[in-house]
Amino acid sequence: MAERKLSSTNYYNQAFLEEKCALNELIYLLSKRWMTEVLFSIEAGNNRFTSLKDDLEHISDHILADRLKLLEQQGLIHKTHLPVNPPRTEYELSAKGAELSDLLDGLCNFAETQMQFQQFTTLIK
Amino acid sequence: MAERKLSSTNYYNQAFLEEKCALNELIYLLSKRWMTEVLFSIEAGNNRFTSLKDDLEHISDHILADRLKLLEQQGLIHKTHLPVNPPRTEYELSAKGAELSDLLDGLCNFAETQMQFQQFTTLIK
DNA sequence: CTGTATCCGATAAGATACTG
DNA sequence: CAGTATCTTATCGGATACAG
Repeated sequence: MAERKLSSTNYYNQAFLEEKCALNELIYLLSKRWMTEVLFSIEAGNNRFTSLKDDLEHISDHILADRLKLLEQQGLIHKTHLPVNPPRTEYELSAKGAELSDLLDGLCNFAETQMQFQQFTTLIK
Repeated sequence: MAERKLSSTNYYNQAFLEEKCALNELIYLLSKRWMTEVLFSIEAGNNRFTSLKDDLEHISDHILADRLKLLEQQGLIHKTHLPVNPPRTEYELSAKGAELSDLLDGLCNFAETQMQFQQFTTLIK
């Protein structure tokens, strides 16, 4: 995906916030579209690229590959390549990923019970 | 701030995800830059527009006003206008806001102890 | 099957100027 | 003091084509 431009207030402020508190880095990661859904889908047992893609319905190859890469880089999932033909790759949650998933469940419960958003859902039939 | 274009896969997918789980709406809200810092700064006792602006250092008027409006719309903070001259507005966390803040503390602790990011901080002197 | 490369539209953040 | 209006630029998500 696109590189970041190192000279810009935009970049500088992001760096400033991430320096200030790692929470900002974590939220930045999780806020990437489909990220939490990918995490939950792996937790639910979808351990292949294609099964994830089917489970998530509207995600593109490009984005799914990117999200898997980011999750792996952060040690939230483990990736196993099996040297067979056709190629086969399996994904699973790490202990760290499972811990994060639990924290997100808490947040999810808060969101479901305490918030009344409905900003973007009016379009869905 | 900018309006959303109702016809686009981009919009549709966001709506799809928010429909699927309110967590996606919450994270979308929290991921707006400075959002969590504004919340924490109000919690820390900065209850005026200017004191928030000073505390957060690099935030612009535009963005601070927008974040305060969003937090108020979601019932996470309360806003009080005092009809004096010069105008005086005070902000405080709601019970819901305090609850969210606690959940974020848990996430923050996870981020500080379990993650090793350091993606964007190399520029900061 | 599991991805990668390139291009483009949509959105968010920030700069600047201004106001009751 | 506490914002609002307008414009610009950076970044992200998605479409399409392609590859080992």
